[in-house]
Amino acid sequence: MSGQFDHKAIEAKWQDRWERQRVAEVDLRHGAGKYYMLMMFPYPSGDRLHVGHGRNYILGDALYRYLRMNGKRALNPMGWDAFGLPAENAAIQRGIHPRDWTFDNIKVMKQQFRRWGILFDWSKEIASCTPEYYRWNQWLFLRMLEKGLAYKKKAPVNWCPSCQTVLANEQVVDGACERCGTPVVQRDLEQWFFRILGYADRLLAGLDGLEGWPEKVKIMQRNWIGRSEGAEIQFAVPAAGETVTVFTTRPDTLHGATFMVLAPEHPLVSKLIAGHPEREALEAWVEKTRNTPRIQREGEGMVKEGRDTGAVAVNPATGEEIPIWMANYVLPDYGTGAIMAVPAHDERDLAFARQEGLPVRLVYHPEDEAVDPATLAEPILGRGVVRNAPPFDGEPNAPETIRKFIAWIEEKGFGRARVSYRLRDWLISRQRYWGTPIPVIYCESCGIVPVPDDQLPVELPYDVEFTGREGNPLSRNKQFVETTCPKCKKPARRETDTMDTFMDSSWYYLRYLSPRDGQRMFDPEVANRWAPVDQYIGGVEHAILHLLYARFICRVLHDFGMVGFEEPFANLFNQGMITHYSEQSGRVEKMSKSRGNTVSPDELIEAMGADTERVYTLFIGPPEKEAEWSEEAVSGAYRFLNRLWRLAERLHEAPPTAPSDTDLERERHATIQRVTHSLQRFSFNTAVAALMELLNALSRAVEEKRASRLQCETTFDTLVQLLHPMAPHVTEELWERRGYTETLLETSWPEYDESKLRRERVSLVVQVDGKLRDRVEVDADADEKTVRAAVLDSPKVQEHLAGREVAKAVLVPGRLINLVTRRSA
RNA sequence: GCGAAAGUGGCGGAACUGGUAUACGCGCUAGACUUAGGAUCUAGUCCCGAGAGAUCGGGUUGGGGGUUCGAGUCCCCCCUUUCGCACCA
Repeated sequence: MSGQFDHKAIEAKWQDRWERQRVAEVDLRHGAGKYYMLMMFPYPSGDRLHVGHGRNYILGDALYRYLRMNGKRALNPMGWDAFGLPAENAAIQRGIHPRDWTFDNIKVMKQQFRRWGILFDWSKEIASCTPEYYRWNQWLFLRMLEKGLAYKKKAPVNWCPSCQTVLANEQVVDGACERCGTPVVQRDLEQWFFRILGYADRLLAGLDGLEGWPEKVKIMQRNWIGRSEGAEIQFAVPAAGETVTVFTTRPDTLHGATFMVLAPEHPLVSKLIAGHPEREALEAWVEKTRNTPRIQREGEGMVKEGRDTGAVAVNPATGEEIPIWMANYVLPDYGTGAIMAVPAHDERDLAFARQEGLPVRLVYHPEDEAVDPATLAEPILGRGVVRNAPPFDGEPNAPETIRKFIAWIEEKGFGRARVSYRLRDWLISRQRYWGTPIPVIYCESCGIVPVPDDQLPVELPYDVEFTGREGNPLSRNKQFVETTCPKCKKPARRETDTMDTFMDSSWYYLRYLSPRDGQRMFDPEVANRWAPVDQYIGGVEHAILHLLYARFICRVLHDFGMVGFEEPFANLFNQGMITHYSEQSGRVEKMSKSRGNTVSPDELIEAMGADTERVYTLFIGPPEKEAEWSEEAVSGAYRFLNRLWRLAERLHEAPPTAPSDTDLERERHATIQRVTHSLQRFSFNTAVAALMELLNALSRAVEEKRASRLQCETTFDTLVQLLHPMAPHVTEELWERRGYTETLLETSWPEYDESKLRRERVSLVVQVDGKLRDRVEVDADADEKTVRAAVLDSPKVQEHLAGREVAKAVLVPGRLINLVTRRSA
């Protein structure tokens, strides 16, 4: 065991000290100035792999320690996103109560964080499954209900007829129940929604100001919101005495609408097919299509299928009667659930028209080519000029024409301009036990009655039965369900739906700031001082749902006057996954138990220490990219730390005086600069590389006795300081052994001196016609004349200039000179 | 299909605003110390060619073209991979 440091003893010592002294604890009431707040809200899954290799926590901790050493007031809180489906599954499968399961897991995960040496401010710890937390979910829900931001409507859910329960999308595998294999059907249930659509434009506009967010995430959110401008147009259905409204982004193609297609869910469908001779067959088809799970219906490679309703509508532009069809490719909850089909100018409509033998009519005609609508193979998109649409004949296929058409449609009273979104309102109801109970009561005489604020929280009963069948366990708990109406005091029934856990994670960053406040959700004054969050570190998997919901709730709180900002997270960093080779598949994949390609952090920490794991995790590659774990490569980090440790014991070998310390001193300053810049750019891998280089240079200096002992010691101390965010345990130990009494975390980040970075003489690269030919030693600030003179003396340059003369010279001071030649006259 | 990112040694990767491509690490090779080592240390390691040798010449950042004194970096075309969305009218 020679030459290796005792990482276990050192880790135990410092982890204990950090915990005892509660070094991460922050007083939130304190002072003014710039604050930094980092964020984490992991789901305690009981599967260690959920903590994974802790790349995000290690990144966060390194950043936190760096900020602390820079004298920044930083808060690094930790809480638990504790509600969720896996806890309930564990209860069903293993008979453990979700609450016990969750708190057991939290204990294990806390232990893991300790082993990594991560400093969290545990005085701010929260868990979303506690009544102290979720009562504010309920409180906010009631405020949103008052403002009409929460509402109830029917919506389809995945229903397993055998288990008699609602399934989440993940529980539906190939259209069947994950547990019993029974085909899943769609069922309409009354569900609670948040009106996020009303905020769509603000959420969209806000993205432009989020400079600290990855472009990728912003694009994903923009696509998810999916705003499109167009028009809604009314088509009369004379036989039924009704009108059908369609939404289209291409109202300019109205003249080419040769049929209409309704979603099978469209409210008019049953009326339209009522008189049809094959009514029963049509109804069966509608039923079948509606029961296809949404994931499947919208899934890849879905074949278009449709039926003629037999009814007709009138195209308002042409006055022609066009058939009304219904088809699976029209979605019930986008636009109006009905479209005008323009096969000549829409790929999907053309495919359907060809399949069903429906007519095609062109609005836009390509100018230099004759097109026969009967044989048109591809829709005409973005080209051609209008023909056969009298008011606009000759107009080009361009946005300007669309605007003219909309104005015309409005003038004629056919319809009006409209914006449509891909985003749907946020469905927050879950028919499950392990979540925040939705605080409303159903009364036979008063209807839906909100639970009064003074009766909050509506607590989740502990005593429930988990069968995995017959719906929500909550609804079978009589004590919970049976209550009295707050208004009329008559017997009433509680809502048994619970809230989506994204509600919990939409405002937890504010609760960190008032974790024990029993009077209010959070303290607005503290919130406005500490929030928005300065740096959020998390995986891309939250790019749309969580991060969009949190932005929405932040705006709601803003509109309620509770916070002064609309964006909750100023800077967002997405770390990449850690992957590993899997024996099972023979490929490199994301680590997971089922793939059998996991590497246990505990084993590694046992063998080589937490600092090794941390340094390797940071060194493995750019943190935003995914990285493949390599057992072999870890030893590089281990060797590095051991070499550092041994160097401490050899520092005294450096001579008391040396001819010149400038080289080592320059390296020291250069490294401070490089590491500082690297950390600011989240480039931890290059920071570690720079520190390895400094260690190499220092080892050599000591070995060869090229620098004074004082300079070597100073350099060593700087190295240890700069390395502290990455390898906190060893560095604290080395620092203490160097005789310092204040801890590294209390020291201030080393500063570099610009003037110390400069060299007097530099080795200048000499190029002839852009090719490297030689190097010359010159004064750093030498002018072109001097350099040119020095360069022309070089035999190598002479050789390459043979028969040529210098036409021009380009000097980049301190770096290179390029001689451009031409043939001698 | 649409959108985005990325292609650099045997491998992970470095190169901030165009200026010595391959830093740092892994692996590999040789040697040292060892009873032994998968411990540690030293030297070497992009490719091709010449040379006993230090060295010298040529080539190289997915492919092709362009701008520039100079391109991994900027512009255009193509190829490949990964990710996101995917009948959103």
